[in-house]
Amino acid sequence: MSAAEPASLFSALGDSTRLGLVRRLSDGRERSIVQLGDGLPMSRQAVAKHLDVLHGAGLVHRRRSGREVHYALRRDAIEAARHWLGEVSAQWDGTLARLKAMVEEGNRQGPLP
Amino acid sequence: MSAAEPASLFSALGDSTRLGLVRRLSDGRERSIVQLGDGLPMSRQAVAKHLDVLHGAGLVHRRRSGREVHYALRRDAIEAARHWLGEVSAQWDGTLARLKAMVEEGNRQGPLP
DNA sequence: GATATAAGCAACCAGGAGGTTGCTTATATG
DNA sequence: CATATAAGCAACCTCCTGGTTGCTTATATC
Repeated sequence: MSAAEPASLFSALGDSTRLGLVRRLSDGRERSIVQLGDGLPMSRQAVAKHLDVLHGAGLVHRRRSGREVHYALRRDAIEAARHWLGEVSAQWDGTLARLKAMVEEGNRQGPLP
Repeated sequence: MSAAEPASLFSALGDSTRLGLVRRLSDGRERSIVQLGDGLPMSRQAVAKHLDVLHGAGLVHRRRSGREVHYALRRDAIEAARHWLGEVSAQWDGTLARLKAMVEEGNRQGPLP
C-alpha cells in the first residue's frame, strides 16, 4: 500500500508495540514476522496484526520469499509524517515572524489601539 | 501536561479531526473551544473530548480566561514527535552508510563469502 | 515421504474511542 | 436582576482495537 493520509500514518504510529517494530526496522533491513516478534510478550498473530496496520498505513513494504514474508520500513512514509509536522512548525514560524514584523512596524509608527 | 511518550503523541495525532485542530492552532495563537469547533460537524462536547486527548498527550496548552478556556499548540511536543521520526531516518542513514563502507571495503579486499 | 516451521484464516472477547444527549455551573452582558 | 453564553459532568451507545485460541495451508528439511 502506498503512502496514506497523515491521520492513518500517525494512527499506525500511535502504539508502543508498533513503534518498537518501526524502530527495529529502522536500519532498513527486512525481517520476517517471527524475527520481528521475537521477545515481544504476545502471540505471533498479534504481531502479524500490528504489521498489517503498519502495512495498511503504507509504513512498511511486504515481500514474500518462500514460506516467509519479509517486512521492511518505507522511508518515504516516515518522511511524509515528518513533513506534516514540519509544515506545522513552519506555519508557526511564519506567523510569528509576520507578527514580530507587524509589532516592530507598529512600534515605529506608535502604539496600536 | 508535559511532553509525553512518543506513542501517546502519535496516537493523539492519529485522528483527522484532531489533526485539523492542530493545523488550526499551528499559527501559535490560542483559541477557545467554541472557536476551535466552529464549522466542525460534531457537538461541542466531542470537540472538548478531542482537545482533552491533545492536552493529555501534551500537544496543547490550556489556559482559563474568565468563562472561556483557551488552547494553544505546544511546539515542543510537535518537535518531540518530529525528532522521534528524525531518529528513525538517522539510523536508516547511519546503517546504510556503514553498509556502503563495508561493501566498498569488501570490494577492495575481494568478494565476501 | 514424514515432519517441522512460517504464515493465514476465522471466531471470539474485553476494553477503549468517538460520538450523542441532558443537565448543571460559572461568568458576561442587557 | 435576568438572561445569554462557555464550559463541565455524566450516562449512554456503537464500533474499532488489541489481544486471544484453534485450525489450515504452504514451504523447507531430514
